[in-house]
Amino acid sequence: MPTQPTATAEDLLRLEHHVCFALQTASRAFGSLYRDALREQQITYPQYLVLLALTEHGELPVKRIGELLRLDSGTLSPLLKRLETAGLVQRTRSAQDERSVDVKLTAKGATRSTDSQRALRACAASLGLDPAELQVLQGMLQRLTDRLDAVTGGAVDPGTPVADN
Amino acid sequence: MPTQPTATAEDLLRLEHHVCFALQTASRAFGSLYRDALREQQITYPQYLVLLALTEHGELPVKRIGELLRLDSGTLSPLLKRLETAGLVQRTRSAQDERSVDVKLTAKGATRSTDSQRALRACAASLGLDPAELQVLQGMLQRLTDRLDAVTGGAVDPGTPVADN
DNA sequence: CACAATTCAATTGTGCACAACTAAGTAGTA
DNA sequence: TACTACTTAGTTGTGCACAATTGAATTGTG
Repeated sequence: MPTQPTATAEDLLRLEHHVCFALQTASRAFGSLYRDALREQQITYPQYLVLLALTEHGELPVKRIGELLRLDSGTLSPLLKRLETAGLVQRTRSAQDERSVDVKLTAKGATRSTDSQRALRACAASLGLDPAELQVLQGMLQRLTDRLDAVTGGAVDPGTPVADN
Repeated sequence: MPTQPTATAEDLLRLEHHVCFALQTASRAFGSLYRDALREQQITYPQYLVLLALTEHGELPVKRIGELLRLDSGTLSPLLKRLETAGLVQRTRSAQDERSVDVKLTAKGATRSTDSQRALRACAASLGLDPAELQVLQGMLQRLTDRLDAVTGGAVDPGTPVADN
């Protein structure tokens, strides 16, 4: 009976395929919801995350924002430029280390951050998701990410995760 | 004692924040791994998903590919053009309905699809993830996506999910 | 001190996701 | 049949993710 020799292993691999696709799909669906919720605030979700990080931590160098959000300068530089153009953040080259650029919220940015948090809170609350299940999901995602990071080299010193608000 | 009136509700909202960010992070980490695995095959992960859908279902109209992968023509048109330029797919306007464009794998595309599946299988297997946990995770992601779709309007008739290989 | 290696932000180029719109074909209906 | 709806791909424009490179500043070491 050589019919099912690698069936279990095959299923496993199929499953991992499913998970990667399901992950992307869920992420995009969530992003779509949050995009809608933030439209009125005139910012994108990645921009919101930056405002949130600055709200949480105060003035931060670009490098640190990148660690918190797992983004590099190729993504952050133009994003921060847009936020600065919108008058939400201010960038100043550090006096201690001229290579570094410190980013801080303007008054307008602080207000926008608060308003955006409120909008996303209302949006998330309306989903009526099960908190216990979300907690389990969050744990699984964390472990999965850690495992993936271990394989690929992964992220650099994320320190305190961003969204501890 | 008005100290903890909305604490539970607050925690819930924080958690949902966590989950959206964790989702994006895990998705990007997985994408990064698969990108590395596919580098040798000269295709990206979204391109791989198209090849996979065509391998599974045979010739498909662009519309159907979009339903399977939840992508619109703004994403698919240029992506398919790149695949066609690479000689992996062929596009032909349908005779029955001149609006529709049918996409099918070339011989080269079929080979590339097979090779890519092998590469991703090996990559996924090396992670050593727990199948039971993956199954649970997949179910949670599916339910979450369904819930999000219900709120935002969601996806259009995905039919058979793509990654049923 | 001089010089090599490293760090940090920015830039360039590619590809994906998505919104808005266009062009062309089809279907339904007065 | 003429005319309106709708459908299907494609195009344009914006923003994000990421690889690779550049330039300037700092650090480490001889």
